[in-house]
Amino acid sequence: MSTDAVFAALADPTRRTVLDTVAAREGITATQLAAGLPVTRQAVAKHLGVLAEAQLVAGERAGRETRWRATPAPLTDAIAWMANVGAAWDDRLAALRDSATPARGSRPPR
Amino acid sequence: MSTDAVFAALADPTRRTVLDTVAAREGITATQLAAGLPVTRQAVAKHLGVLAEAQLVAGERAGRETRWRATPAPLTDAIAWMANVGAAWDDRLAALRDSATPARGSRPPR
DNA sequence: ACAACATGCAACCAAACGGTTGCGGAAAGG
DNA sequence: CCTTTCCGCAACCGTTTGGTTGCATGTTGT
Repeated sequence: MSTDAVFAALADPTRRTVLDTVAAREGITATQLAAGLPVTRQAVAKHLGVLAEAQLVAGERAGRETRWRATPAPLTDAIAWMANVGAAWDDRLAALRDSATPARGSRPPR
Repeated sequence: MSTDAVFAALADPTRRTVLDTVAAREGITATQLAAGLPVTRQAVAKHLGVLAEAQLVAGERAGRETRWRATPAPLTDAIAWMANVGAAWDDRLAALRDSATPARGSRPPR
């Protein structure tokens, strides 16, 4: 829900790798994830916890192991925020361009 | 250049506000930014430093003050990374859907 | 029943982080 | 010339963070 948690979750590179891997290999376990990473299983478990709190992944216990899957829907908000900053920047740029060349060329907006 | 720095820079909410404001008001100074935030000018200066290192903003000294402007081009890489995760997830979803309903409805891809 | 395996929880630790205060120096304005 | 203003640098501080080790619990297979 909160973009705050999403951005915070994506801040760590290891955590991004975890999310990436979970997205690629649905149903993967923490132990399997840790096998391909230079950190311990517990570290991975913590990362998964953070990602889960940001609702970017979800885990389901199946017997003695926990299967994880990606739920990247909250990324939409983060992308929207970034696009907005870019848009604001483009507006500035457009305004600058428009004021620099008020006439000439294509017709002014509106 | 590195998406690492970009994601790290966007992790802090205050820093995101700073970037947002700089994008909206080109040529703003650190002191002006701090006036609209609940932190000191030095804190803002640090945030601008982090954002500058991620190449999301750039400052230019003009007399005794430093004007800041947004350079949000690196956001593209970050957005691309997110889109990729979402795409991988969609692929999984598509594969799941395809395997679940191999026939019927619209023709299968390829 | 028992050994092997996967997980979760808790404590602990060093480093990074966000923030502050204090100070020194350069530009503007009187 | 002197004061004001804006800046950058450095030191310091409490909290968060990424990581570890150790242990207790539940599950699977023989």
